[in-house]
Amino acid sequence: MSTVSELRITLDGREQVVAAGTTAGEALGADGKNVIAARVGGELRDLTYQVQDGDVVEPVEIGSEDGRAILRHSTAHVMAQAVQELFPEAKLGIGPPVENGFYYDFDVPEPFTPEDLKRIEKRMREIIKQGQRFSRRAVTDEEARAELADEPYKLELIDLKGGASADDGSSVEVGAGQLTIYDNLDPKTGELCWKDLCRGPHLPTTRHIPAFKLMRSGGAYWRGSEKNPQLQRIYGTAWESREKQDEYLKMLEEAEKRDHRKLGVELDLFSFPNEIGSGLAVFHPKGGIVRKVMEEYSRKRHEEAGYEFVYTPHITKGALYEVSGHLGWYKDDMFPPMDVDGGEYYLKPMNCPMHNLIYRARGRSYRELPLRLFEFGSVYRYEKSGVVHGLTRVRGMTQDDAHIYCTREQMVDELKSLLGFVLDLLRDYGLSEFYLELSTRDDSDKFIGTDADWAEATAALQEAAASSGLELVDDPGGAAFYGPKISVQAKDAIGRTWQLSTIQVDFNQPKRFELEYQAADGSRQQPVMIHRALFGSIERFFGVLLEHYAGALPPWLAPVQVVGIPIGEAHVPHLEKVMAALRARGIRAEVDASADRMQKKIRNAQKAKIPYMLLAGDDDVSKDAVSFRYRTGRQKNGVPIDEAIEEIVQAVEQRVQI
RNA sequence: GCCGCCUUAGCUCAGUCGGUAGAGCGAUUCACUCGUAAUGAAUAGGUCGUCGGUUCGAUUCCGACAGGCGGCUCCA
Repeated sequence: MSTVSELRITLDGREQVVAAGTTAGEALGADGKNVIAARVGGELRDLTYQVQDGDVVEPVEIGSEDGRAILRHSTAHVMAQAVQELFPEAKLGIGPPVENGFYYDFDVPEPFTPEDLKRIEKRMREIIKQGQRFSRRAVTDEEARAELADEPYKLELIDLKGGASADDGSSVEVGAGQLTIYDNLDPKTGELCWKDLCRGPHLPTTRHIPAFKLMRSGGAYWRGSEKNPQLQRIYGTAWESREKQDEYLKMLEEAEKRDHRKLGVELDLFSFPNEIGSGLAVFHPKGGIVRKVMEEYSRKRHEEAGYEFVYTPHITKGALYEVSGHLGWYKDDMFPPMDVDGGEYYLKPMNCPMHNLIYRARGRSYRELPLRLFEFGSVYRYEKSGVVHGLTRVRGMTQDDAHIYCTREQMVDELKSLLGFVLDLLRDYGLSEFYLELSTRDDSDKFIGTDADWAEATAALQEAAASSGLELVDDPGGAAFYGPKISVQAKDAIGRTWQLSTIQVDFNQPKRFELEYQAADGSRQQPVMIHRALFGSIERFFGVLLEHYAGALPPWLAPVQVVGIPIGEAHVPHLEKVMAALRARGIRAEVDASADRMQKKIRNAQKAKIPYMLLAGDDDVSKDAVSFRYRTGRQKNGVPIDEAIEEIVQAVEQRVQI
């Protein structure tokens, strides 16, 4: 015990003297409701932590990022306690906080059912109401092993603790140094209700969990490896207030409404016929128009940016992928080969090898570089059945793929202008918030190429990224084995991020294909190869745009841009005339001459999310006008026909959202 | 690929404790001709995902397969 009776600590940047034995909570005057933990010298601590001389103590509020993580972690504990009370045979895995919530893994003989989740949730509410205290206790490795003898996974973690990493979440259970166990104590009797190996910190008591909800359960491999046994994971969410939780649940609801798979059916855009096969989409006429417009605009921009268009087949002899190396490292993701005349043909999973053959078709001069080969190339990948997902993970897709061959000297400028081009084009499709991810090598030996090559390419990508002015997130070890890459992450209208474009430097294929060009000095040099896909895949980008716009595509992309709605049958010819004039200006416009009543036609057009409804009745016909109803519900009546046409044409040409 | 759940009319979903099925929307037809989100009526539409097993009898129970959904792993 310390003999010092007074301690000096720093609170809110000011030095203070407190009595020995003062807890962080007392020093902060924390009520445990808003301030739920302390940051002491940068480390998160429980409020019951006794401050030491010289400590710098800061409050951690429940609504802060750290505070929410603590709240969620504590909620995960409550869930685990409830599970073990209801399912005594359940063995504990790990239970870390994650984005928007938490999970806990359990080894149980039977997977959890939705009814089980309800029971667990009910028990959790009881535990929370009881207000059990989270109490920290330091233990030695041996003590921990003895106490947790019935928890095989925890024992494994204790053995691993030196190597615990944030990657698999195990660091939440065991920190790098001293092991600790958190006891959940009955507030009245002090009796031990439950305990868990845990680094902490935690809320003061279970009563300090303001709002939580169990979301779903599913299988999950122990420590993230498919070689390990599968545990049952329960996901939950927890928030600092009921309001925040409702907000979050509402966002999820909104995301569900925007689900492109749902919108694809509702708007008759595309489908995945069982007869064709999993992950293989067909585009219906309405979806086909959207895709055509997307592609046409992209083509135009690529043409302006100096790309040359190439076309390559969908299948090839296996030998090509021997040369490229795909059969070595990508085979598992390829459709199995078909036997033709005793040889093996493969569906192509990537376009690059074929583009390389185009490059190699004749000698190349430095004067031709950068050579930019572009193709809407259809590729087929054998995705594992469990990952196929709408248009965002498919087995057949079309990449807006290009391969750029340039000299080393040209690399930096090429990457810079390329990134600018990519972002510019994405903005034209209505996305405006981006950040970049730079994936580089680590010391793993899977990466090929010399250190100098990597350094040069990484530096070039970094420079290009910096010139964009966007936030750059490092992703060490995330590179492909053949070179570093930048990926463009776009935020959509409800704040979700999607990985879209990738720009990748490749050291592998120029070597394997022995690509060269003749330099000014007559020597033969190897070009640098840059892979880039801008949409990623057209299918996925289509899906992302659909969700971003919640199906209400901007006029230039909308399958039907204008629908004419007559008040009565007599007004059809008037509207036909207007629609014909619009079509003459390239607008996709049609009259709804069906037998439905006008109100019903508006409803239909509204549900189809058509940007412009042009109504006409006697008033409009007599004035040679039309009346607008926009899909927002706004209206503008008696607009002269020429003016109406001009407004619509302008919006389409400028690619604005209305 | 692994774990769990699901598959009934074009869509969304009821239903049958084993005796071959219903609604709403949509479609078609008829009547109505209407000023900003659903006019009314009638009709058609299903070998209940596929294949096998149990059974007198299977859409219902069991199994395999296919497809979908939620997770894990992986990725555009």
